[in-house]
Amino acid sequence: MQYRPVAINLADRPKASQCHDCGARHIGLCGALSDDDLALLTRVAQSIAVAAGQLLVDEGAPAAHFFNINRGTVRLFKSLPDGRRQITGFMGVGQFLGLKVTTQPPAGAVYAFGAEAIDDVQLCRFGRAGLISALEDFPALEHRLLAVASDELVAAQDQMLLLGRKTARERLASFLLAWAAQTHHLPADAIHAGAALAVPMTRTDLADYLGLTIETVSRTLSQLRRDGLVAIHGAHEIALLKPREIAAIAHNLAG
Amino acid sequence: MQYRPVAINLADRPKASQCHDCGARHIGLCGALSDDDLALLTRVAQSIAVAAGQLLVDEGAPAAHFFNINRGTVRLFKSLPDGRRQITGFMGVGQFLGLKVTTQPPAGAVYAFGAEAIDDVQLCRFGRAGLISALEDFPALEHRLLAVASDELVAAQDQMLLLGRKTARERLASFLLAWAAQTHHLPADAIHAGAALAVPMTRTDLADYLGLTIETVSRTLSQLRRDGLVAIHGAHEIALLKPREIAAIAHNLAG
DNA sequence: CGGGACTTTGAGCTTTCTCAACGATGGTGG
DNA sequence: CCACCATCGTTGAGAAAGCTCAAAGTCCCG
Repeated sequence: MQYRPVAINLADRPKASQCHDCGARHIGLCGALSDDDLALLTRVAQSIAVAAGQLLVDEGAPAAHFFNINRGTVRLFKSLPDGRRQITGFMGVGQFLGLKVTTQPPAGAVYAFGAEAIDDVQLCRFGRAGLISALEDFPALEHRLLAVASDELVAAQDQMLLLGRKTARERLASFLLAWAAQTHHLPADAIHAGAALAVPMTRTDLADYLGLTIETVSRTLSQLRRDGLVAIHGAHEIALLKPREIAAIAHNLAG
Repeated sequence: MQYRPVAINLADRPKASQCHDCGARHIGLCGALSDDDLALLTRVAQSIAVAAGQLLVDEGAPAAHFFNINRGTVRLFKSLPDGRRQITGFMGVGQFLGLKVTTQPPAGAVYAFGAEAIDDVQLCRFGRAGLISALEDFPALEHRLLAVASDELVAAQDQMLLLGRKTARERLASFLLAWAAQTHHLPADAIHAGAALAVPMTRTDLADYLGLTIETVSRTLSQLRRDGLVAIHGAHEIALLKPREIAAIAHNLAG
């Protein structure tokens, strides 16, 4: 059974026409827009619920939409024909989704990744053509999109370093810090000790994200626990007891 | 000694004010601009020569410029304090460089990567502030930049799949195809059999790009040669004898 | 022609993977 | 309400891909 952290309260589902209620109103892409601009954008937006485990974006399908996540967590991935899978990122509240497309001469833009809901997800869906034409009227939106793309590129470089050159222990340490920072909307060096970290993804997800096997993820987490660096409460909650030491492992520092 | 594929002819160095002469005039970013627009852009551009092996961009330094490569090949990389290095990409003629920056509250934008010239490189350098303000006047340029960023994101996902989930043999096959496609400005399925491929980078570069050691790169290339898939002439020229079979290995296909 | 840097090949080792069994957890139906 | 069952996670033992250490070979370039 998929992990479901909270029951969805149907009464407070954000509607695209009610952006001011939305948990993502002031972060990410929407945070860059004025109320007036946002009101115009809602013309091309729909609010959509996606249940845990459901496919949201199919790799290779025509890219018809952009998405903005308002609740829950999404995994992005690429697959090989024999079933090997690489998760390329986890997207949370406020994050924008859909830039990674390839333009193929006959078919037009197709998604270069798959996306699935890890837990129950609520998101805004924008028609691709509509949003792109809206860029003409909102240069601030395009600036913001470029900034989003730039941030994702930086994160992608970091992940390449992790996948190409880090040990299993370093990978887990890097992930825990980065995930805590992303979850709490904080810089990685501002994580405070002992705070509980929700980890909605399964061990299989972690393995496919970190380029390891599920067994190595499990063993390495157990080792971090034995070393007193983390506390593990069930499979989906981890407390970072010593963030500085975890950071030292992640970034290969002396301390 | 660094590899130097051709002597630089000093007489035909492109100047920013002579874009029409430039080898990159009709590809990449500049290809998206009219002659008139380009003429305006040259205000913020300088033509720069960088010798093989020279550092072009220092990771963590303030991001003062964007670059566009007119000749030669550049490696982008990230490093760990103990010397481990991950090359995140190789940039060739016509490619644009400098989007991958992190904005740090006190310092402003800093480069999130290092860059070095692999062979002798000729490039256009744009003042960052100047180019960004130019975006106001040239929305087409910003569209193009977003498209460049999107393409790089797609390539980054592919590389994560390679680093996280592919075998050494699959990594080399993937690299050879992708490099041939990039070099010849062709789609990967249009590589023709037997064509010589210039590989200016060293085995160490390949290892640091593919998440392997230099020995594994060498052994795996030798194996591809023994299997009749490639021909190796010296260290820096490889002919793809059977591109289809190489593609089958790279993408884990049945054929 | 000599020497340094780069590449190739070999042998043994280590990290991580694979295969297997056991344990925990949470939802479901009796 | 509790026992069952499926799924997920943990731990162990052996195997393997790729790494490390070492030595010989090659290629430039002076």
